[in-house]
Amino acid sequence: MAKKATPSTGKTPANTLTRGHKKKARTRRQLLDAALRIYAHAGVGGLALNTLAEEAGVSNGTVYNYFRSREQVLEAVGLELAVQLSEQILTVSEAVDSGAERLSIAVRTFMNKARTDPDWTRALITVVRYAEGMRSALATYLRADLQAGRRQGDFHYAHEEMAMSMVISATLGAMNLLVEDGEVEHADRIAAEMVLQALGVPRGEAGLIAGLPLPGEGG
Amino acid sequence: MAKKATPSTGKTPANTLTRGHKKKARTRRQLLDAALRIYAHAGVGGLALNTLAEEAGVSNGTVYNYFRSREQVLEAVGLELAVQLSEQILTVSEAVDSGAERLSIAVRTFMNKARTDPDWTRALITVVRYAEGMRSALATYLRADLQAGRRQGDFHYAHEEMAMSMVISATLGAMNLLVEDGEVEHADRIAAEMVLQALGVPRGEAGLIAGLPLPGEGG
Amino acid sequence: MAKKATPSTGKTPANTLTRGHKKKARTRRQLLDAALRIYAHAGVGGLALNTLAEEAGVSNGTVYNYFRSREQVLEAVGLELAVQLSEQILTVSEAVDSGAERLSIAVRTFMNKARTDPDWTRALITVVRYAEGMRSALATYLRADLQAGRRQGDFHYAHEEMAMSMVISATLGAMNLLVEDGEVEHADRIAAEMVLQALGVPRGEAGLIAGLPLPGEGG
Amino acid sequence: MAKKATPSTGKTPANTLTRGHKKKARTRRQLLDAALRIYAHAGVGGLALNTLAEEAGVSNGTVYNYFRSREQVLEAVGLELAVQLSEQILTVSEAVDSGAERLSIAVRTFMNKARTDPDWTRALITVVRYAEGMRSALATYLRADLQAGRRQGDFHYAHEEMAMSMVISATLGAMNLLVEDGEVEHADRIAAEMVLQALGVPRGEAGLIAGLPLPGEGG
DNA sequence: AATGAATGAGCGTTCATTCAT
DNA sequence: CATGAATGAACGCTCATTCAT
Repeated sequence: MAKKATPSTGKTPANTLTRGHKKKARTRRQLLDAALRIYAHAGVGGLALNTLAEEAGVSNGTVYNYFRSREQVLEAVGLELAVQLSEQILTVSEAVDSGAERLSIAVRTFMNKARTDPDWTRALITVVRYAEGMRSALATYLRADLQAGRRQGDFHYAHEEMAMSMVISATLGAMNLLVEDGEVEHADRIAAEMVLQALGVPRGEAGLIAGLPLPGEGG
Repeated sequence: MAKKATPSTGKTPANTLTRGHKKKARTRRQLLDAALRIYAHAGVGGLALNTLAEEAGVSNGTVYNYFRSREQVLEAVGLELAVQLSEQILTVSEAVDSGAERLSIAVRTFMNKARTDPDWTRALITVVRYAEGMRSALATYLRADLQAGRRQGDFHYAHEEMAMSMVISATLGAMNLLVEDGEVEHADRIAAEMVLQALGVPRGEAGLIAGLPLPGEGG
Repeated sequence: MAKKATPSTGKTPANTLTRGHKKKARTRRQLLDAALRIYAHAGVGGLALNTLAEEAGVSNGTVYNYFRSREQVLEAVGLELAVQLSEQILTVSEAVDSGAERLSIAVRTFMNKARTDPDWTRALITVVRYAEGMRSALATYLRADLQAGRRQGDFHYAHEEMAMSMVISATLGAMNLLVEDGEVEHADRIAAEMVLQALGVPRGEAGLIAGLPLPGEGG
Repeated sequence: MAKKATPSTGKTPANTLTRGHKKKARTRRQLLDAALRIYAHAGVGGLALNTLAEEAGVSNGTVYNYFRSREQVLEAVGLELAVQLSEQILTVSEAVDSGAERLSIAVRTFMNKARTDPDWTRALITVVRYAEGMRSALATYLRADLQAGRRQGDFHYAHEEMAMSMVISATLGAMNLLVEDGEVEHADRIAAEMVLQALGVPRGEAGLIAGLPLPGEGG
């Protein structure tokens, strides 16, 4: 979580990067971090490159050593968020087979992220609205869970695309509520329960699934 | 209201004031209509006042006879949409008492509107995202239905704000899917069914309610 | 010759222009005049729109009420010069039939213009170099004279395009010499004589033609 | 000369200094060649130092090891062209005494260069326009030939500066025609003939001189 | 000597806003 | 009220130049 540490994602061949490269990578990260922060508070339209540069602590011209245009900054931020998103999702529900449980875990994870990292969440909401491409990144993971849940007899939906749209927009809406209107007790479970029910899981069962302890929570 | 009582020209016939008012109202309407069209295609950021004036067939300066600033144009568009929204809702479910049915009718009405008037829909989606105030206009109607449905034993939700958020965002998400990704058979019923289920209506019952003929449809 | 008068070129239908139009036309003229002045001293590359606006006494944004882009400013200046050029040429050699005499008159007129209006001349030279299209404006007039001179047995050139290129570049070169290196006695006649000779007019005859009094000089 | 005697790596062989010098000279040449190529295609304004560095295969910072500023690059290119120019001229008309013949040879040599090396020619034209200093390099050689031709009774010009201006601009104009508008049969002789005639050489004689075989052509 | 990341002044352009007519 | 020319701040972007490595 340290802002400036994270010098290695674990996958980079150690000796590939010279010092110059390291510095370049760090500046790039500063820019992306700054962009996320601005997104969160000012939206897409509010990302002015001067502001971005200032927030990142570099001069305006420097931005163009890393991105060819404003458009590419937005793209890069979207990509960055998509990657972080994937990591969020993948790390959580690895060992779970039930589609319904996986979906519940995903929804609750995002809800909890909304509680603990409002900036990231606002940026995510902004980007999902702006870059339709982001939606497909989400959809990929989601579709697998929906289909699994249906095969396993838990989900009963009439139209897959509409089901996905429903899950995504409802979850984002709930995240937005959390971020903008403040705390709600057990918001994660409530959201998950509603989503499961929307997909045809009976009320009692939905409550049970949504109430399971999250993996890694030490339950 | 008028700062200057327009005593000016002298050769004004008796009904000038009326005419003036009519014309004034018409110009205002032209501006709002034009703004809606632009919103639909260019989003909030794309509403440039020069473009707006051109689209409305007036000169740029004229805009400032009706709105004090760009910000106020956006506000007015939001208000306008809210009013149209109210009309949409109120005209449909007047005679219905069941909260669940009313909600189903509302969702389906909006879904059908999305099919028949994509521009209006896109504008609505844009404005709802932009002007948080719009959400409360929606919420007013919605809350009554939710509470009625709960009283009547149909809805079982754990948190009213989250339930409202869920209904609004899921419906808007479904509308967006319709508008951007094209036709879906019975999209209105599917959406209504999912929303009802999310609120705790059992599967079979939700399907029944969502499948009722819409009032005024001549069924 | 007054900078700001010239309210009518004589051809504009008197009542067509409202006051607003007049003002717009005047500002446009201020911009073009300023552009010419800048061209003369700074060349094409030196025409910065901020500078242009300042020189014309308007704000930078105003430029864009008259030209869509920098490119269009340059085009407009070229066109303006071409028009002025045409007027220069047409008013002088109307009554003359001999191609050789007409050419001599043209060359000398331009040389005299170079002496009396160095700014205009520098701008012309700049524009001719930059906008190849200008060359054709010149070429149109020139070609007629060359062909007439040849028909009349005065000119003997092997290749018309090269002859035209020769006349144009030699004249512009001579104008440039005048403008940059200062006065030369009878520069106009000397230039005309050389050009005539280059086109095959014998030395004595060339001197005679180049020495004829210019029409309108009151000789 | 070197500020730091590059004592670095340790495994440098004896002739390192020579090699260093050679490399330095080679890099400088790469830069100048690249500059010429860019000049030819993009003009003076189009020479961006980043582009120059890339075209020369070095990094942008390296340019500043060879030139103090952009201005000095332009100067150096001018000088380089002047030197190459001198070589062009000097190698051709060494053994010729007649000023008229020498001038004819020079004009034709340049015309042929325009045919065989358009890039060099475009660069030359650009630089002559931009760097007035170049003109004097040309003038030096030219003046001698003009004066010789006059002494020998071939040339009859009224003003030496204007004669020089005429020769230079006419020749450059003809070269430009060749480079931009394509092939012309015997363009070199035609140009030389016109220039000679402009300087007072009678038509027949000018044709003869311009038609002489070029030295070194194996005639 | 070579590198290339960083700088920042300056440019072309847009656009909300004002105001004389 | 309507007009539309004028304004000027702000933006995206370029590029000559510097400097630590």
